[in-house]
Amino acid sequence: MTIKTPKGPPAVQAAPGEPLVASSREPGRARGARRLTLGDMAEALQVSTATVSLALRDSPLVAPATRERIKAHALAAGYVYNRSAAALRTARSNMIGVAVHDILNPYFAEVFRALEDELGRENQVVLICNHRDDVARQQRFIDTLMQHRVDGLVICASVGTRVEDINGLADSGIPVTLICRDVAGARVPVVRSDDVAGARMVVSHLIAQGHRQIAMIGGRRQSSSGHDRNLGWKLALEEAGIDVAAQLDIPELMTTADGRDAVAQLLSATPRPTAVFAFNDLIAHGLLSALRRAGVEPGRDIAIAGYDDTDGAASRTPALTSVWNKPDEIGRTAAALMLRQIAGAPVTEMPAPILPELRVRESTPPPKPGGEGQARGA
Amino acid sequence: MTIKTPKGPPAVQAAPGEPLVASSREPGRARGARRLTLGDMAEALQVSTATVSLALRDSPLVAPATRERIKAHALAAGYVYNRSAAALRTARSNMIGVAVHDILNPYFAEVFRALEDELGRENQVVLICNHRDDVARQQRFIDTLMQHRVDGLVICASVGTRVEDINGLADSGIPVTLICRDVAGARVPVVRSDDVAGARMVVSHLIAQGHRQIAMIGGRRQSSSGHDRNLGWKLALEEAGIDVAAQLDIPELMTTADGRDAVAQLLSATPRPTAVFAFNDLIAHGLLSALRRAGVEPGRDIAIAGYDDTDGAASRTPALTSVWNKPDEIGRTAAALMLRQIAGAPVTEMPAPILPELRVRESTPPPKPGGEGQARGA
DNA sequence: GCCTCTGATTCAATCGATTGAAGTGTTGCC
DNA sequence: GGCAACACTTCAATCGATTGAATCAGAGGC
Repeated sequence: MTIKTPKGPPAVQAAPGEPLVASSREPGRARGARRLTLGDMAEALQVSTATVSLALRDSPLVAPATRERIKAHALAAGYVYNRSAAALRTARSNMIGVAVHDILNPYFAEVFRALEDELGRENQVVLICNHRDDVARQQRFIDTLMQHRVDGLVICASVGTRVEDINGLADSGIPVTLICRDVAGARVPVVRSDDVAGARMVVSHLIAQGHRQIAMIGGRRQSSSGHDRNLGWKLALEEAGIDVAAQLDIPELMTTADGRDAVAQLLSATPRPTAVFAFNDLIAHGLLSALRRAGVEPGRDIAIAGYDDTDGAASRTPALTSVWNKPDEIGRTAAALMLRQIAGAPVTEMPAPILPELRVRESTPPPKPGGEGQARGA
Repeated sequence: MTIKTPKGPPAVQAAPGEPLVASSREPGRARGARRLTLGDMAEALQVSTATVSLALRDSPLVAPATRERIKAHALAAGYVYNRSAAALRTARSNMIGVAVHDILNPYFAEVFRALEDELGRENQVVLICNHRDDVARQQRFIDTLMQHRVDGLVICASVGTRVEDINGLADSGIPVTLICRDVAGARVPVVRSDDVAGARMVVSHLIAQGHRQIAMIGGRRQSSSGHDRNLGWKLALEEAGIDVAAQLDIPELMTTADGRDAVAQLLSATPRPTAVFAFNDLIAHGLLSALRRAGVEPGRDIAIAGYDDTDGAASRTPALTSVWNKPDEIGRTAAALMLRQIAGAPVTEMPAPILPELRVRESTPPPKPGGEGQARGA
């Protein structure tokens, strides 16, 4: 069993949940040869463990000749550095935990790649978790990471994450950086793009094309990205004097399958929208295929815009208009913030939201002359 | 700097690459309050650290009343178990490393999810690495994991991985399981599906539909999956008495973009293939969109089959015929094998390859009567 | 009264690397 | 010759949890 987390405070407490290990005679080293230690090498080379330790880390304290001798020996003997031991002593694990809701989403894969590249450069290993927007799963993962004494946490917070939990983590001394989604009131840096602006760009583009019935499909409105893109959509509509309440607005959807399933609802709406702003590209892809199957040709009979500009967007038929929100920049920035915090510099100023870019392609033509939905004014 | 790995043997040696830590007065605990230890709690409760340790792990050696008292205190005080310390003592880290070439591929995401679910149940944390088919990247990752003393490695070996490296790892005592791709001569279990059979199924289906010009597009022929699917394609053709040498065969491609780019070559081939067997769904998706753009309607003018049956396959237009190779089963099986090895049971018998399933959909109709490529016999 | 047994608890060594302080030996300078 | 400075090297304590062996209290048997 695992000690249950208490009701209130940051639930980072935890106890080892495993059953007692089937005891082996000598502690550790269950199977396979005993591993070489610093001490073994010190003995073999007739120096102290201190010297070996320092030499392997290129300390200027050891004479170059000694250092080379030691390194050569380590290499030849197949020495493998033991980070558990080092971590115990230094209280640095060189591990960073990353929690997102869906690594299957190419957008996160992109963020993750950038993070990994930057952090890998500093010898940090990255642990990923797919929390699937489940707070309990997310918490379990964070608990485990805390037990492993990770050096920092990068979190795209699950819907429903309490701000006290995030702040509690930060207060306990571990560097935390939020990405993609904000958690209102959190006292940690947040790296995200400006979703309001991005949504506004794309919806304004649809309006400029002449559309007046513009549906928004998808997005968890409890998450900051869902909320903000929805807000941007509303702002753009209002700005153009279009009645927001008269627009189709379907929340909560997230995946390609969801997009597919939403088509029935979309086509039966009256007045039928002439344009759709999808929360993300996955949903847009789902819409594209299901619409075509329903005999409504996207990019001709109806305009569809996505968000994220993931890999497949440009190559679809029709090529998908989307908003590129610079996942690599988010990953790189988050990594840099992380490293700075780990180095001991508290990050106080919040990084500015990254401004996304609209990429107009074929999927968002002007409304079909004489199409439905035209009749109705604002 | 990092000690360079030697020419020959398994390059798992390594030394700490980081610069010396900017020394803080008290070792460890850079920032934030000192964390509670077993000792602290022992003192507070007037018991020994041994009792606390045993109590938290539900040992029958401690009296139930004592155990509850200790657990309650741990919870209230916010104790966080230190796995570095435990790992040092027990030589068990409760971490498993997973290396694949592309987590972006939904197929691997599926495998990974299954792995994570199964291993998470045993309190194992999963570390992933995207080696991008780069042997050096893969090796760097493995080195780091060895330093962290992971309990096991699950590897989809990068193209170019040497069998000695894999066997060297295994010999050094760490449980290793290969997935998806075989490495000839490796003395470790391999969990994979039967790619020869899968390819054969789908190509035989195309032949049964009446096709005689069946191209194969994509797959790294140096990897076992690329090699085997290519072999299955050839076998099916030979079986039907079709001249393999007369078929278009484009190796090395892997991504959607690659598929898109291959269309020019595909359409200019003479005789032009009436059917295509794509190495994976990503390539098939690329083909689908680029073909339609070129005015050749897939599922009518040309038959396209994919492989992996990933999420998007069924929902494309036309719905993609594909081979489902059971990623979740691969993940679950690999996890089980891993746990068995970790528990000390050496796995000697090789698991049987998993038999994939053909899923026929709209994208593979019979050849168009009177179409090109018909003229030419075997 | 003495001994054994059992159940609960504690002792103390251990895992392997790190690092402040202390200890060498050599060189250089006055 | 004396002494400081310097360049290396070593000593030894330490990080925090685990666990085989030892201890201890109380019950029970003869």
